[in-house]
Amino acid sequence: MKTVYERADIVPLLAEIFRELGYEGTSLSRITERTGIGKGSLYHFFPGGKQEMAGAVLADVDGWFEHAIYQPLRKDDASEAIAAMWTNVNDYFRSGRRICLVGAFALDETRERFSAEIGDYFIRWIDALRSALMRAGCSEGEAQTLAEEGVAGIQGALVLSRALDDRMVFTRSLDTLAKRFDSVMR
Amino acid sequence: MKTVYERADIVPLLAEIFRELGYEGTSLSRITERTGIGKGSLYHFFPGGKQEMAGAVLADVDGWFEHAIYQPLRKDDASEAIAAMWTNVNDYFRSGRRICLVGAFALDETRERFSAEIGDYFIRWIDALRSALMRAGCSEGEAQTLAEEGVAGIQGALVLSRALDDRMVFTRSLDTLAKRFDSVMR
DNA sequence: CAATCATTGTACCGAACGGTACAATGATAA
DNA sequence: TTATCATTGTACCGTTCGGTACAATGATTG
Repeated sequence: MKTVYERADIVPLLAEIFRELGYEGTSLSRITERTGIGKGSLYHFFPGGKQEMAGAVLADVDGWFEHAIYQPLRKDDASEAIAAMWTNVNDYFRSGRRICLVGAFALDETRERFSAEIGDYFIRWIDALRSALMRAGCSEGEAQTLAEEGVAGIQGALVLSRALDDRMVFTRSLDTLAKRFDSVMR
Repeated sequence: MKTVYERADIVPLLAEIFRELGYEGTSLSRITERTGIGKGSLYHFFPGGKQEMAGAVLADVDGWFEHAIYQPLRKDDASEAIAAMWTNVNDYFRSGRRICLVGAFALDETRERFSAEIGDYFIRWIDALRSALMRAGCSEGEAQTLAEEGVAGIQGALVLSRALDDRMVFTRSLDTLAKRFDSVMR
């Protein structure tokens, strides 16, 4: 018996493993152990090895945020897009039980491998959020500060809620951030 | 020729390596390579191996924060202690070029090894900060929310400034947080 | 049917991993 | 000076690492 995969099916599985174990902590044997996918398949779809696997995961994550978060922030009604961001982010990160792979990669030397992708992800998030805030009436400076505060606040909430093993901390932090945004936008 | 170390001298060196490489990324060979300390010495001072080394580093970090941040927040003048916190944190994290080891450990499976230490570090930080805020006139609920926001904001600012490779982001984030604290405390 | 070819499982590689054993070293104190 | 003992350098252990080679598999196509 032989299970056949597609590259698109493997990437989300890899994503979850990289999220939990980090780049260095993720070994090929643990990938096989958790997914049942052997080295033959992995190196068939990702000839570049572990680095290409992580790169594919980052691209997949980036694509999701671009579609679900950044584009609405840039194009849709500002206050609706911002409100949708809070709920979508809370769902995506599973109320803090799931971490942000890009943020985690930024913290250790893994950053050196993917500095361009990591920088891009956050720059575009902040830019899109600032765009929405300005359309909602903020000045450019005010919007930039608030956008940075929002994105950093989300990342910090992930760290904190995981450290305290308390998902309420994450949801509560998002709520506090949302209220602050509301108060500035009106 | 033979160099002689003391345990207290080794811990800060280990701290810097764990910070940069993470727990899984830190190998004994890289410790030796960077510090010149051989396995003989390392296992003499830390018979428990890598786990004991990281544990000693966490205890050292915790001790520094307890002395330099938490105790002033609990005992000294509230607004002075909070003001000192911003500057001390900015110095300690070298304007964002240095990361928070405890926060980084919280993000991946390393958390499982040190969940007690990690939880303690953040709980005590938040409690001390809330104590100062209440002495400065905040209600308990307001103080708790603001304390969580402050600690999470610092962690998020570390992630963001490293991701963007921009130390100004860290300093600016701390400044924004400080202003928010000031506005609530008066 | 036969041929093709993407996909997979398995065996294997050298290097690096965390950890152990122990003799050489050298400062200290009797 | 000699004995002691904390400390260190080195050689070595079995295991796991990321990665490669390649034959077996099996669906697709002619």
